[in-house]
Amino acid sequence: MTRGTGRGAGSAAVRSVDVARLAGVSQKTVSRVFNDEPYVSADVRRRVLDAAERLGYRRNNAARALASGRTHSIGVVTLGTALYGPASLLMGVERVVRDTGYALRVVNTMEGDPAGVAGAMDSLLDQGVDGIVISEPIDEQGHGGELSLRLDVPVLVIAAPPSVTAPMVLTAGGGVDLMARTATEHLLDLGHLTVHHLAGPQRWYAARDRMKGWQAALTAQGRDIPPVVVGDWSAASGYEAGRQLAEDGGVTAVFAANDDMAIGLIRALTEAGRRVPEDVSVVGFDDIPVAAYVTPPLTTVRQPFDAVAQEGLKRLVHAIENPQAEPLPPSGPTVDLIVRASTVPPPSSRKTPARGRRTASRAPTLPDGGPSADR
Amino acid sequence: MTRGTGRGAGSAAVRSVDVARLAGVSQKTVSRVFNDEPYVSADVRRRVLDAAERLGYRRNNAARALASGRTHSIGVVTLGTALYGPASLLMGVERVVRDTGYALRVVNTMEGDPAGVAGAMDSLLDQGVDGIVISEPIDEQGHGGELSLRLDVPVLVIAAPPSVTAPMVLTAGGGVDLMARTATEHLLDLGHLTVHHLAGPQRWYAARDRMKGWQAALTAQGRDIPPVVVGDWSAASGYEAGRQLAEDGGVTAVFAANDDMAIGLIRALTEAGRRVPEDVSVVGFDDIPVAAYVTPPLTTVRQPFDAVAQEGLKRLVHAIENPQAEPLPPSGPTVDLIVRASTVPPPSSRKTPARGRRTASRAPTLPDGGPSADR
DNA sequence: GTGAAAGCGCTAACAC
DNA sequence: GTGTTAGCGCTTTCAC
Repeated sequence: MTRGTGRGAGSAAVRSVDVARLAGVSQKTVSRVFNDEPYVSADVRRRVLDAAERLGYRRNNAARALASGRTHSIGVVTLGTALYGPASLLMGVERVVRDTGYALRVVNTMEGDPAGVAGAMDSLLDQGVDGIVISEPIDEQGHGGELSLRLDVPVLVIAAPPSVTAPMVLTAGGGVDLMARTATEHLLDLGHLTVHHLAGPQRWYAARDRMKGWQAALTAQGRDIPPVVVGDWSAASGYEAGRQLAEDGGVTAVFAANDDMAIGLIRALTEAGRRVPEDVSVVGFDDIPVAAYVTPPLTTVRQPFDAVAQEGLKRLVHAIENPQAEPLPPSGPTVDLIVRASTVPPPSSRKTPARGRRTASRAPTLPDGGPSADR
Repeated sequence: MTRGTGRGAGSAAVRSVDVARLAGVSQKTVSRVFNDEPYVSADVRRRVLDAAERLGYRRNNAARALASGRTHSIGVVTLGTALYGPASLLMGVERVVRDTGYALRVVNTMEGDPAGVAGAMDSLLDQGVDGIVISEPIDEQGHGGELSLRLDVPVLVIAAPPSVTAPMVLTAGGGVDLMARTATEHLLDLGHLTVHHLAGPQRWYAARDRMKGWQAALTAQGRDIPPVVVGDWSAASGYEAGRQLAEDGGVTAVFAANDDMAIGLIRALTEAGRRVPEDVSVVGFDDIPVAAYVTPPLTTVRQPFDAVAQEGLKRLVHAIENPQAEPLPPSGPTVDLIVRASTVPPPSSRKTPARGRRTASRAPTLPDGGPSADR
């Protein structure tokens, strides 16, 4: 009836004793074979395997976990959303976890969920996991940082500050600010005097990191830092932002914190009569699948989700299996800027054939980032 | 060091006996309290809860599963992809599963994975789950249909034929063909003589269902069935298809099997000098978040992922907890066509200065479904 | 190399 | 209403 993990007496499930009996060995030997322990003769091993095969034996994980204290599973806490970034990262994690031989337990949090991350981790601990991956892109409301939950398994925090207390805390997926900086510099290198920023919701680490990188790029070159427009990752919010930015004739380049917003932004700009890229250059972030096919094809930054997941998990599993050992060192971030058609030099530098020269139709260049034309 | 599910002797983990001792009751009573069993006096219940709280007690799930034969978890087999459809469905499932009080175990399959769905289910069975959700949008290579794996837990198959053998097999998420049919009829109703179809990869059920719906709509009205162009869901493949279709002057309406392909298609059409929607109307499928913000805003069909997940899981949990009972009946599909600006009557019926007259390329009216209608 | 005994922490059945 | 007694199917420890 029900699957045979037991259920009282008279269960139909095949147990290791059954295999042992058929193979003519002790139950312990069966256990040895299935755990790849040494000291089992080749002959015995094959007899056991045959018997198991014939009986359709499969180990009972509950019993294993009970006896050993290890579940061979890893839990992941993630935000329940189909947004490209988080979803891609989760896929990466799932793929990799399976390769490591661990099972995956997923718990979603939801924006506005009162229990939130702490609740999710609690439920994971409840289920019993050997390690936890926190891929939670947003801050808890009202949290200063530290999660108060006391953990006793290693934790891998992806793309966020390591705000937990655990026997071992690893991080992965940093370097987002560097990517944002590169995107901004690309615009600056094209000759734009400054770059506007359409940011993501500030509760998201990713949004803040991207903003930081943008600022850093501008600051490093002594440029103006124009006011930030904040969106909510959606194309709709990008569209709204675009209507605002279109009114400011001084805007020649925008770095949007994700591709969806960039697409909405471009639409609003176009509707307002500001051509992209001729009048305004736009850079996105993520490189979503359609990015190359919208009009104009979007220049954007690709995030290395799989690489981050792979490296992080490798280090987490290492920590699980070698509790005493030094954690494996992280590797540096890589930046992957994809230049397409949505970015070109600013109108001013394209006026006359002499392309480096800026004729300054407006906003004469002031030596060191003086007040600019925009608002 | 390791979490205290017990690890031999000397474990630091709090056990139910410890709670019992502190509360001055028997261990079984603690068990009763935590299982919400009746016949525990309010007074005892509170004492137990207090003691548990003080000790930081948490039930050991491995022991529970071993003793009861139930893991209180549900497994889901899904294709490892960040594609909007599958990812959204998975999110829906996760959300709902958690609400039901079950834990979720996810196993991804990968296109081209030799083990495939059978392997995934096997691993789930190995882990021990009380029920399985198969949200696997594609056929196994070389499989006629039936998966040979013998299951002994109830199964919910989403958006696919019920090709497994299990004590109870439920399905959910049908009606995709109806949605496709509605999309096609929308185009026909606008006056197009026929509708071309940009299909998804034929290994996907969803692709075949959408094609069937398209055919049904055409057949029902006695229209020509033009040759199908097949893509791979990506905007890139839509672009390729668009180049092909652009050469055929007779094409006035295309139903694309998903929004990504529709976007690529529109781009190719536009580049080839065929305006959308003036020359060619395009309908997509999915209603991805950017659909309302591309140019032109895309008419599409929204899939009720959450509703499907919710209803399916409700029925699965019912089947798990009432093995003997009749399965809950499924409810009918709903169709949600979102009409935006990418579809208009064909050129022939707009000969005279109707509204489609293209005066300006910018600031087109956004009929309903424009930015504000997004959600 | 292999086996016997002793739990892991809980739930199930039944007694009181 | 509550306690007692047996396992669930493994891993662990230690003996041989």
